[in-house]
Amino acid sequence: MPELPEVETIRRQLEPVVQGRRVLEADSHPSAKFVPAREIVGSRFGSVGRRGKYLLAALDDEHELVIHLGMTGTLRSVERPTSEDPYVRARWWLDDGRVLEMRDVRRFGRIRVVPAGEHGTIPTLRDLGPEPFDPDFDGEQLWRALRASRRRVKTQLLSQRPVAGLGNIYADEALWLARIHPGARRVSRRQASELREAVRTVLGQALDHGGTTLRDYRSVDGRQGDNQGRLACYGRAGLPCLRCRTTLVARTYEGRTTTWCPACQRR
DNA sequence: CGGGGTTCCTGGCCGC
DNA sequence: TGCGGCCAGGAACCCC
Repeated sequence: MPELPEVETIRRQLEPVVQGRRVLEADSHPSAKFVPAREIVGSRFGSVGRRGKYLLAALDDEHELVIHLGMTGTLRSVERPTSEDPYVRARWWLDDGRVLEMRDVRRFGRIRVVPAGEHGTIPTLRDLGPEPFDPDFDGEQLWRALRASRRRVKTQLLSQRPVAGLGNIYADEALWLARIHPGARRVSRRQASELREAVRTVLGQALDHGGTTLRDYRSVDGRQGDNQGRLACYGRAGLPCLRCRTTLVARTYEGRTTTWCPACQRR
């Protein structure tokens, strides 16, 4: 899915498209995941924010539109609806004549409208960890958060609780950079500190390059990301580690393929 | 409650 | 060419 760098790239492009625009009409796929898109007819968009992988668009200072893009979701602004595209799941007609479309092949994305700031009914958003670039996010905080559970560090990162915004790609990248075994069930203060640095480095680099496009990801302007050629670990099982040349290995943890270097990421 | 398995979807790719 | 099986960037939900 779009992870933090991809969602942030989308946010930056989306805000100037919708801010100040009133929604004249809306339509959606009949699934309950998308039907709330229809609730915002008549509302005017304010600023567009982001928490973790969630887009939060203010509406008339009273509500907010919460969009999660799931695995394959994208947003785009078009001159007129693209009727030939069967994967458009929601569509908003704006008062400047443009149409905002959410496309999502697998339909793992979700749309909700909630009173401003009230995220309690969205489980992962309610329990979301700190933003990785928040000045308050430090190694000590991450160490404490990881210590609170005995689950594998990889699994914990995907839960969004210790820190917001990592998915399978950047979790593997950050653990590789910090030299931490993804299956570890506890990490030291020092490791947590290195992981905090690695998370920022990996996400910052991806953001600088417009995100990672493996297949579906596009930003609002339709462009692919440019970070896929810079991945050091994710998807490289069987290839040499870029630090020590040992062959990277992969296995499944809690249903997610995980890649790491058996030499420089020891338990 | 924390943890783990299941479920929601479609498409691409591989092997037979 | 056709088809079955497997895999894919996520998280909500249900049950123990």
